[in-house]
Amino acid sequence: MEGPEGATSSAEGFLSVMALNDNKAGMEGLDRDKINMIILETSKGSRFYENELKKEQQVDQRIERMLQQKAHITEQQMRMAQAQVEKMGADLERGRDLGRVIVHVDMDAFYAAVEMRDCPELKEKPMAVGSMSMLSTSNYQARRFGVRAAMPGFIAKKLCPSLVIVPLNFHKYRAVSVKVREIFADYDPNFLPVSLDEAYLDISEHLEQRRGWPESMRTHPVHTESGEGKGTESQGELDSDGLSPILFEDSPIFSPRPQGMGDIAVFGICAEEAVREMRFRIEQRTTLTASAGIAPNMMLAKVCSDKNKPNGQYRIPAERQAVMDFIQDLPIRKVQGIGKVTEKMLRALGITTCSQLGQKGALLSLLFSEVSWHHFLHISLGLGCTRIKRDGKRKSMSTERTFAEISSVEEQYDLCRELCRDLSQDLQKEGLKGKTVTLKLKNVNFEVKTRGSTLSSVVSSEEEIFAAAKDLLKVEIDNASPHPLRLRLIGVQVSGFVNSDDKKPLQKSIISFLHSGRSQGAALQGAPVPKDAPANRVVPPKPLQLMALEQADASHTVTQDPRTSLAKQEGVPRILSWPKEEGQQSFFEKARTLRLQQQTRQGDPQERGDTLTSAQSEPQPSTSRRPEEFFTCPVCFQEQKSNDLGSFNRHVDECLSGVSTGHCDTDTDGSPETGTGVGDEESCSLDRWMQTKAASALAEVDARTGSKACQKALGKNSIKQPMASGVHTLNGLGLKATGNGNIGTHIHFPFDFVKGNSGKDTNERVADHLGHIIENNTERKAQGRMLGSTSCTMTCPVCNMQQDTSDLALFNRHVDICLNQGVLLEFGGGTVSHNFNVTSGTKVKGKPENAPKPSSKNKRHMSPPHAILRNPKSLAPETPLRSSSGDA
DNA sequence: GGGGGAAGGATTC
DNA sequence: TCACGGAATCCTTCCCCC
Repeated sequence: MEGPEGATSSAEGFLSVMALNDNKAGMEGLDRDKINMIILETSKGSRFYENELKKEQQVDQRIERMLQQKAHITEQQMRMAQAQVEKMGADLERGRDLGRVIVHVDMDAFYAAVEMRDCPELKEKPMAVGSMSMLSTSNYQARRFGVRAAMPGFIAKKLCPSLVIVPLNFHKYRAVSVKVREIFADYDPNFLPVSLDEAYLDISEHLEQRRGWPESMRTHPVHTESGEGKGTESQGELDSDGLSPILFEDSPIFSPRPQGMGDIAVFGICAEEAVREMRFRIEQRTTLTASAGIAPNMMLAKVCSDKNKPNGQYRIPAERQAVMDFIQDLPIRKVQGIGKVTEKMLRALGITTCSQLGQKGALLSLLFSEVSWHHFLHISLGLGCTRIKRDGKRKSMSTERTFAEISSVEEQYDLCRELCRDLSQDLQKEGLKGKTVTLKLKNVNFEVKTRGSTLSSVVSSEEEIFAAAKDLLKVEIDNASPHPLRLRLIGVQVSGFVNSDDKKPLQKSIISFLHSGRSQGAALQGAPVPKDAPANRVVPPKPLQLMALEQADASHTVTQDPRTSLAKQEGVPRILSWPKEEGQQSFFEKARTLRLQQQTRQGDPQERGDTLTSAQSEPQPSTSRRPEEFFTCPVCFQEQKSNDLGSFNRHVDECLSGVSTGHCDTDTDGSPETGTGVGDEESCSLDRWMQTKAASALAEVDARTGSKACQKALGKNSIKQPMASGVHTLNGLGLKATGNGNIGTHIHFPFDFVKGNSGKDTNERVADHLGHIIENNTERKAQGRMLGSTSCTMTCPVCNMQQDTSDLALFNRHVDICLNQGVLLEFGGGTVSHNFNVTSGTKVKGKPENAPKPSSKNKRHMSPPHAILRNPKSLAPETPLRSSSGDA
């Protein structure tokens, strides 16, 4: 097959994607066959080469599919598509804007030029900037050997043994860039920098003003070799002698010298003169040359700047015909956004020039996505952005590192942490926090995987990022087990930044949550706040336990490739084990930190983000309450009529500590040892945690409906498992108020319960409370009403009934129904029956009619009970994960 | 069918 | 002699959920 690039014709079987890309200034007329042969000899057999081969085969398959699709296109479809494309073309034509003067300026061989300027002897030699691994750019002498950017140094050395490779020095390039940008700003204060050496400018306004300028304002002193004529522009700026580094004395286009070459240079008022002046000033100030393109839009300007490179410029007049003439034979690869893959696909359709993109517009509209063919249509008409938008909002920040193979788990974690540290510092420098952490891994075969985790609150600290990244890494390590992960790159990215205005956690603080319970709870539940509710009686919108379920899900769900996700295969969890991490904050340390944050926020209504009245938002004195207040103990759920908050807190403490001593009418016979087993500091798997959450939900419902079983607690078994991060802590406490309209259980928490003066902080209390509820379930277990255990017994964690099915989908459905059933009954003030069993011998499709339909959010968050029941063995999916090298 | 999230790909410098 | 980057963005595809 004739490859898309001529080189493949002689180097049979050589990868087109690996062949020399000579789409760069200074690389015309090279002996591509010879160069490609050298590249092939150097690369063949390497892992990199093998991976490239795989990638190319994928592209070929993609093309094959596309051609098959093309073969099935009917004439009718083509006619319709043609009409559509023509209509759109006409619309675009009507909107064509030729009124702007857009300039794209690109420094010539920037890094190399800076190095040559600073080390003149390099001017005579082929040189490149970078390392033996990778080159960033090369000078024009090196380009004649086929040495170019993005080529590994060792291959470049094969092509040009005398090549001098200079290491990168960004500090220097940045300094030069600053000077150049100062000049850009004189022509367009809102110019758009693309990189250190490139920018787009809209000089329309400048030209307007320039028309009225006297010649003196367009006159610049010329710096000569002896330094004469050095004006303010260049004073102290030049680092070496001479007008120019003479990098491009054989430049095909010699820029017309400005008038009056001598001590001064005078420039005219037109666009070309203005741009020539700009380039002149750049050269004067930095002794480096720039090339520029002038056109009515950014797309064309970019192409133009390459037209007369180096040290040249090119302008397309602002006339439709001139634009169309320029586009006519322009190779598609010259256009920004069309890379080697797109080029190859289009070539397979017989498209190599921009005008052909227009001629085959109908076909393209049938084979490519809307975004793509719209883009192609724009190109074919020579259209592009005419307004330069400087929208500098960063969307992600990442750091990655390539290294010699690392197979040791410890080293991998260490490196991961190091990257998180670096990233955290960078994020904090820019004051950014994001909620999505993505881990990137490249194995020794150059296969790339990315795995992401979206948290429910934004993160920026090393610990927070690492907590998420480590979990993601652990999954991959576990998946590869018993074989080691053989990595050559690890990267960490944070994205999903929030605006500076709402950088606060996505979830509410416990204080605001409790405050808002009264005002928001009703709205969330779709039910009015009881009229007789005391002013400060807080009615959370839903039970903490169920929110804990949601939160645990939201924060711990580690997403897998949906295409390989085993979630679609029944019985497979998408949850992770939860390793204890050395040096990480304990649950209660995190909780204490959280409390401090909450207390800080307390006085700030903005931070609370709720709709409290000013009276409600007033922080309540911690040791007193109004006479009409009464509290309900969150442990025994009995109203306490004490006037004294201290007494109330003592009651709660007693309730909490007395659960094993008969306080709160509890039974003391339960066995802590057979409980949920979360009291130790050992690693705690997430599914186990989920179980405790599910158990909490159950216990809570029971508590409200007066079940005696719920009055049981086992003092030692409170929740004390380590948390992986602050996010987990927050979520573990389930403190997010979400819009679940299903839940109506009321837990009465006086403000001072959370502020506490009984020696426990808020989170300890709540955690203890949850632990208490969990423990209640332990007793159930002891009573023979078996709760689903880690052994994946098919016992509903809500109703505790053994489900007589092995169908996990069915079983999960049951759990959903069960959860909602309880909620519904509770909401209606009835009692909960745990006796229905939708799975016993009867396959029930869908939910019962009386079951409330969960909102999408709720439904998603309801998933943990499903996860609980899936086979822990399946934690390591057997299905291979998709990699970029592609087995999708 | 559409929206949104996740993972991977393409592209650029 | 061994040896193929780092960062950012947008697009595509797939899946889940409504």
